[in-house]
Amino acid sequence: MSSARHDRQETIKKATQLFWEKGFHATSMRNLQDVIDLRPGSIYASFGSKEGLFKESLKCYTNSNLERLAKHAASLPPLDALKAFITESVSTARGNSPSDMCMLAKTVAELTQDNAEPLAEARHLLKTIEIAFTELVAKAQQQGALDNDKDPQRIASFLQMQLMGLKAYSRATDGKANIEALIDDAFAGLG
Amino acid sequence: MSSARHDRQETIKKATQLFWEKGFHATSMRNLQDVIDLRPGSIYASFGSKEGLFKESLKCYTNSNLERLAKHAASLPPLDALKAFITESVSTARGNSPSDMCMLAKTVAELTQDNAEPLAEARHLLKTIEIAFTELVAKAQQQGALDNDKDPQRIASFLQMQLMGLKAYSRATDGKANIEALIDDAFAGLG
DNA sequence: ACTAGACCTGAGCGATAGTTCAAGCTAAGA
DNA sequence: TCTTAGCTTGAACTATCGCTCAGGTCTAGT
Repeated sequence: MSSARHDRQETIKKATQLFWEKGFHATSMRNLQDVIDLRPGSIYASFGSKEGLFKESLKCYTNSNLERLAKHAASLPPLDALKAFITESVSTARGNSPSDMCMLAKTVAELTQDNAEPLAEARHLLKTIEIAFTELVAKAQQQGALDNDKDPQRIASFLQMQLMGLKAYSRATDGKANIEALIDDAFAGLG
Repeated sequence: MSSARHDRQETIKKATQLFWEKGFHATSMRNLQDVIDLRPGSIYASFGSKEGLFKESLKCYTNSNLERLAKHAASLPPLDALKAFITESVSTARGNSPSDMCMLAKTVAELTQDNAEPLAEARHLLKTIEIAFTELVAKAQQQGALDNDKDPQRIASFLQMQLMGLKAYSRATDGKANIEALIDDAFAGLG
């Protein structure tokens, strides 16, 4: 078993690039067939539906983000790791990513209850990332790098909100804005 | 001339509700025909294309936002007007709007160069709103309610970014988050 | 080398997308 | 009252949508 002639993870990665760029509705199965070089029968055997493949793409996107965050956290103090992650997500990725937007935020913005499953999945994955933020914030507080009297969960949700705003603003201004200054302003409130 | 049997503004308003809720791609011309009660021929005679009607909807959405902002600015000090506008946009509107998202941010997130015209229009209209923010910030500085040494343009873009982030986060958490606390945190940095 | 079974292909399904247009209808001017 | 210009209608066009399935292809086990 599992004698698939294609690499499932590689397939999902390619699909992720396309979904991330064009969004769920604007990406057609024909587009996907071309990019992942697989005919409809194979795709439906592996993933069940367009929604199924899309949900796998959301997970793939989230995992690679969590890995990036963990990488920074391994070599930097928690607060610096967070800022490095956010800077990388917003500023460095400009033009080198399929979209300036966060794929999860883009999905939550695009989908309605007509696609309840991927919408719920995207919301859940955003929460996953926020929990990772919370852990780093709590660690920063333990190390005295951050005020101890604020709820780490509240700070993490604030950071998540900033990240969504920064990426959306970045996309809205299409490179014409000083994003680095905005990131500094966003972190200024934390002390 | 202009003996149209339908009220153009009323038509655009209805289309705006639908586009705002479902986004550009997920809204079909059939959906629009039902909601605005007009057959395809009339719609195409009036607006040229789906993109044309969508662009009018974006303008309609923007105008009603600018009017709301002006209303607050008429009865409140500039800084309070800004906070009242943002609170109303994010918090009060929850569940009473077609979508928790900002329609312009949603559009910028969804569209690519495949729909260059409405994408450019949405970006331009966001800039329009930001300019209105800038004017209020400058007024607040003149009245001494805000630090004078910061660039009002920079503060306005920060506010725009916050607003996009707050709405996106609001939609992502679907009412489970304490948005009011986040709004307070967002304004805390301004002093 | 042969068989068995999982994998993959691609033509094509019904549905629906955005759009067009010939014909009907309606209201204002003479 | 009749004309006329323009608004409205809705059937229908082509293209494409997500998806299915019968049949061919490949690989692993014997």
